[in-house]
Amino acid sequence: MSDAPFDTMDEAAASRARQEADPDPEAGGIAADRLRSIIERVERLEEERKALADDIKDIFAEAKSAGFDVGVVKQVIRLRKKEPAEVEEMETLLDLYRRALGM
Amino acid sequence: MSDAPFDTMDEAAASRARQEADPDPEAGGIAADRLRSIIERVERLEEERKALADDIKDIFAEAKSAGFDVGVVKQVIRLRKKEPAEVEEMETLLDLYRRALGM
Amino acid sequence: MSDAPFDTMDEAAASRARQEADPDPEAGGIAADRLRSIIERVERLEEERKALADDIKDIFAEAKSAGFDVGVVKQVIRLRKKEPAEVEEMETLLDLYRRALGM
Amino acid sequence: MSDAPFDTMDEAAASRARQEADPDPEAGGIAADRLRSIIERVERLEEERKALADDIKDIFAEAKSAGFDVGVVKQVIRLRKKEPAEVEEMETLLDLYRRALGM
DNA sequence: CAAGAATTATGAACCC
DNA sequence: GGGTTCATAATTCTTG
Repeated sequence: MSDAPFDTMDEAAASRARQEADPDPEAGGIAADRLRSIIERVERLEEERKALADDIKDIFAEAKSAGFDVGVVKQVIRLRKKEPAEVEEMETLLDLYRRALGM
Repeated sequence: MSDAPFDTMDEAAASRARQEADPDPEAGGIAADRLRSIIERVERLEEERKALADDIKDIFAEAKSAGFDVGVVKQVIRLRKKEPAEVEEMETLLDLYRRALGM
Repeated sequence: MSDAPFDTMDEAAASRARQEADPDPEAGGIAADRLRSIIERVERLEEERKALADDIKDIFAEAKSAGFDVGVVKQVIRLRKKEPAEVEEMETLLDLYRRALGM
Repeated sequence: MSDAPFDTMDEAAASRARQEADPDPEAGGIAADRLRSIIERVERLEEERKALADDIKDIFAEAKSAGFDVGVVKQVIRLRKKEPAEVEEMETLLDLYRRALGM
């Protein structure tokens, strides 16, 4: 595959070449370009994810300064993710268990 | 935020709203509309976040089926987030400690 | 267990006896004594676990004040949990991927 | 916490430790014995921690086969860790928010 | 054995 | 700024 076989280079030179000039698309038997593509796409998406996380944080800060209890608001959001029937069922059981324990 | 949102509702509609959601935008002294806005915005952003997480998962699945070791790829990504000098420092220490332990 | 008649038992013991004889001794059809036993045993074990976690934290504090890099020490401990061959394999791959990316 | 962990070892034990793992107690300018002591103590405590975790897991398995909802039992345990007043307060707020949202 | 849930650990954020 | 709680990431374990 390579036009400049590494067996005529010493290791350091080969390494330099790979890094600086020709990132050998199959260096070490690896599909380097494929790997780079994968990593860069993940990094891009992670950045977007982080931006959204920051936005969410801002909203909770707003909630807090509006006087809401952020922990409880988060709990509400968690409940809304579940099926109402499931919530109902869990709350019934929770009541039952607490009663059994005298809580 | 309107203080009298029901002015334009007929009685039946108002009644339904009261029953199903919240008749009183200040029930229990709570700014219900404000709370709802906060929660819905967070939920919207969380959906987007989830979509991105799924995309990332897809990419790792692709990496795996291309023969890459996903754990190691993640490690590479983690390393790329750090300053090169910091990485260097950690690796030097790691070597030192392992040597001290005969590993 | 005890051969002593119920009137010399404390409440817990009486309760236990009640459960063994009658699987449905309490409100809501719940085996309250069984539940209580489960919860109390878990809580006891969790306390012990917490104590151990605190001890570990103390040791890392000691390591830090002795000049060790705690993050790297933890990494060493993680490595020691793995098979040497597995560690070797991962490090080889990591090198390979980093080289492919010019890191 | 002892600053001199070898105080409690006899000479033979200290000597054995040095021999098996690292012959040079100061390899690389590192207090190798100190490091080894730290790591081995942590590993010992982590083993105990794991044993307790397994015990807890067993109890939850028992709870499950006795017909309890393990998730709800865990929730009860979480509630019991909090101050009753705090639980009460949170539940009041939760009710309030849910009502405001018509949940 | 792969997918999903649950636990654990690390890193970030908040309060004191 | 240090310590503690909280969020995210990773590993582990269970289940289909």
